[in-house]
Amino acid sequence: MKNPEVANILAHMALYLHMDDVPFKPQAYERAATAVESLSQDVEELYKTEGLKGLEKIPGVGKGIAERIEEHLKTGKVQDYEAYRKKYPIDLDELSLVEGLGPKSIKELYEKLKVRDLKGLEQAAKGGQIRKLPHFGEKSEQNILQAIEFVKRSQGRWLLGAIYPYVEELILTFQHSKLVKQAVAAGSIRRMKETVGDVDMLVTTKTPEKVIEFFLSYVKYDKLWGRGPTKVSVHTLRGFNIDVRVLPEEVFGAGLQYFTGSKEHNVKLRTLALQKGYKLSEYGLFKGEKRVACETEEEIYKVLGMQYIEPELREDTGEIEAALRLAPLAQGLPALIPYGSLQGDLQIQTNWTDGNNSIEEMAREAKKQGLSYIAITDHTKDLAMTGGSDEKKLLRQMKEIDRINSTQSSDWVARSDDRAKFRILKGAEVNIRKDGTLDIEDEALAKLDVVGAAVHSNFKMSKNDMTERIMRAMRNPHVDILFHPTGRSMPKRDSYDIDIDAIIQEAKQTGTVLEVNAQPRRLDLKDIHIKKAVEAGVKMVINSDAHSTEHLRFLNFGIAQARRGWAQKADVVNTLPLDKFLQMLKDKRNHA
DNA sequence: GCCGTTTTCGGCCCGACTGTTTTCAGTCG
Repeated sequence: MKNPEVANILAHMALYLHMDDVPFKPQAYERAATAVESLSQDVEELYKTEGLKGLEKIPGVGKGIAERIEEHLKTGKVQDYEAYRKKYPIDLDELSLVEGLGPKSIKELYEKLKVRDLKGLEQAAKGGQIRKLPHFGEKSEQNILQAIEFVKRSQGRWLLGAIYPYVEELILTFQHSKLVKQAVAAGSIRRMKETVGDVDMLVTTKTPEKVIEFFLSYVKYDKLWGRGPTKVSVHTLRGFNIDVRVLPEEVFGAGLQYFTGSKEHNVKLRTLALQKGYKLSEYGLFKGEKRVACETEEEIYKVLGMQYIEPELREDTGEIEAALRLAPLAQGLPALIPYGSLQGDLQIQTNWTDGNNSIEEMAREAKKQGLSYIAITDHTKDLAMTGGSDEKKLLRQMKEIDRINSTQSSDWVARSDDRAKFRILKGAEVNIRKDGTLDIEDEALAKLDVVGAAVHSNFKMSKNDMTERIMRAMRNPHVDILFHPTGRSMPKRDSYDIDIDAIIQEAKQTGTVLEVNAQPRRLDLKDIHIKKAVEAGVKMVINSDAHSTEHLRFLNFGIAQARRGWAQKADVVNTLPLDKFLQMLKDKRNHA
């Protein structure tokens, strides 16, 4: 899968062109980069089967960019790109992570201060050199230092969403090799943590040596950390480490339990085992010398006298006590919201604003993935760069949605079962202004089925002001959902400062639904917030925030996040069928 | 460099905010 590296080159090209003040081309490259990045199909496959014409089918990729992708696939290099790399020998990956630093500043810092990477940037800032540059000052220097700190905190971690497709591919490759009986990713990937440090693969096989050999021939790596008869560890060209461990089949459950973690969960579990007269290790649960459980995780938890604990919960945040039914968690673990249980998706952008696909394309794909309704929620007018809708454009879009809803019967929803009655809802992602008012008139909002409100600017407000601002928007009776409530965007931007408890209380008061945004960069609410919302009885909705058909698959990451927050099906309103979902929204509007 | 119910050339890229300034460039959504 070469999509990430191709997308990376295109994104870098966009930055270089920005640096040289080339008009229009940067946007073109940016658009192509996002399209390639979110493509589920492998560009290399696409090129092999359909050639240049296939590449040009990617939205935003025309002749010029297609030829550069071809050049990369054929030779591993792109001449234009190499020329720029020579002209600006800087670490764009690092520097572009710094919030507030754009291509022009990066260029200036390189040319005046020879800043090439994060380390150089930090030195220049700490040495007080940056404030001396024109258009920079003391404040800019401080902001840069702050942004560097945030980048540093997230370094060495990878977004689950970025690594997951690769891991799935690796597992399939193992399975197709016929060399392994089982292949599973353990560790933080299995726990579906929002970021992961490395990949822990566990396999069972009769031929460990062969499996390790096979793995090394398949994976592209630049460092072999170690290789033994049952374990191999490499640093891949993608930048993360993969460990592959071969486990004897009869202790697979114990190994899986051990390597899934978290460390905190395991420490407590082992202590518990000791108290009960057992010993727990990666080789099994022992009573004296006798191995009493090891083949499956289920039996280990069972012998310890507890409910089975789903991997997403294993963080030692009360799950062990609950599994033991200890007070105050005597009711035991919650039945987590199952994967695949969503019926709708209430945040979808289209090519009416900054999305890649048409309303109809998004709807068709959503239906294909088993959903029965979606809401189209394009940006509104304050987000001018996206071509955000004003009241007039919203009306036009509503008409178009009516048209598609009424014409779809004969064509793509011809099946007779209930699931086939696919429905596109009219919505918007309205902007919450600095003062908490919205950028669309109430009269227009009243005509929409679903109104999501979100903060997109003025992130640096005081906690109090930001909380007040958002709560004011929530009090608008037309606002159904608060989109991405904390506003973070990993790895670049931290949440803005808000009082999440106050927001949850306000949601309870007003009946506003809180979003669990499933974009791998956002995953917002966070798991700990979800848990609070669950405890407060506040309803949530899991949305893909899809900007292209490929993004609809993000919903699973949102479900994982909800599961990590102990949410059950009843806590998430888009598990409801359409009529019940709409009724719920109506209740809020009437209630307010 | 891409795109097309303004269609093969000529648009596309607006507006608020920040930090630097005193009229503006850069960044972000």
